[in-house]
Amino acid sequence: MKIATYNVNGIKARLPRLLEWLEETKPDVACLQELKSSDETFPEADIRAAGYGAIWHGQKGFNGVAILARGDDPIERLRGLPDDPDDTHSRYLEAEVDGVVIASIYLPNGNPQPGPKFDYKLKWFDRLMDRAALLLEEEKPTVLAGDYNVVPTDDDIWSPRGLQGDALVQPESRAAFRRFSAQGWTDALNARHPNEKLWTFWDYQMNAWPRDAGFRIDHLMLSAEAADRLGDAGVDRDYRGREKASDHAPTWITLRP
DNA sequence: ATGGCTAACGTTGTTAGA
Repeated sequence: MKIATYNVNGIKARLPRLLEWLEETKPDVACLQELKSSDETFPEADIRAAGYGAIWHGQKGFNGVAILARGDDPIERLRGLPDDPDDTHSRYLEAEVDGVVIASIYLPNGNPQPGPKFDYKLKWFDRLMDRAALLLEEEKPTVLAGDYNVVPTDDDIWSPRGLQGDALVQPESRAAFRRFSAQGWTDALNARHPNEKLWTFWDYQMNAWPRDAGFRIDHLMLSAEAADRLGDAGVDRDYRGREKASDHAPTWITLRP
């Protein structure tokens, strides 16, 4: 079972690239982020024509997450994180596909920091951990996949100083990510490629892609039951270099039966 | 000290991303 996460940066602008990627790499499950689409304008027909069932949690203009399943319909479990009725952002969607619990996550960016956006990021991470703790109690194979907007360590970026002052590398952001990992979540890319420089994002600016000035912020976090089944893991870098590319590359794992 | 892209919204600029 191949499970991927892809921050598409606008599903309408990215539709040709998304459909091409689905056709060429055939993930069984695809978690998408940054749809930048309302529920009504989600391109359901195109995705269904490509052979995927889908659920989505859209929002006009920005945010938005979806879960696609090849030849299957994801069974929705939860839409949005609990415990903050004032949170209007569409950043969390949870489903079950073929016995695996899967969430598509778009953690807040948090810039500029310090400030209210950074506070929101850290609070959102706390709420994610509350939900994640409940999921661990279920003892099912579970994959929390998405754009965490955290560069976990200095080994996960082309230059440790490359994002100095940015919310993605702040000690508080990294501490939250470590606490989350310590809850019992395995960072699949790091587990499979512990000594490799793997990036999932390259800025549109500053000639970042040609310079390979990227970093790793898209993560697939596995419960013990999923980690026991982890096969391969990788990044579909090639798609970052194509026409009209997202600034993120698709990132994936395989789970053994 | 920053944002030179990109996308969306909506109208010739603003917000947001990371």
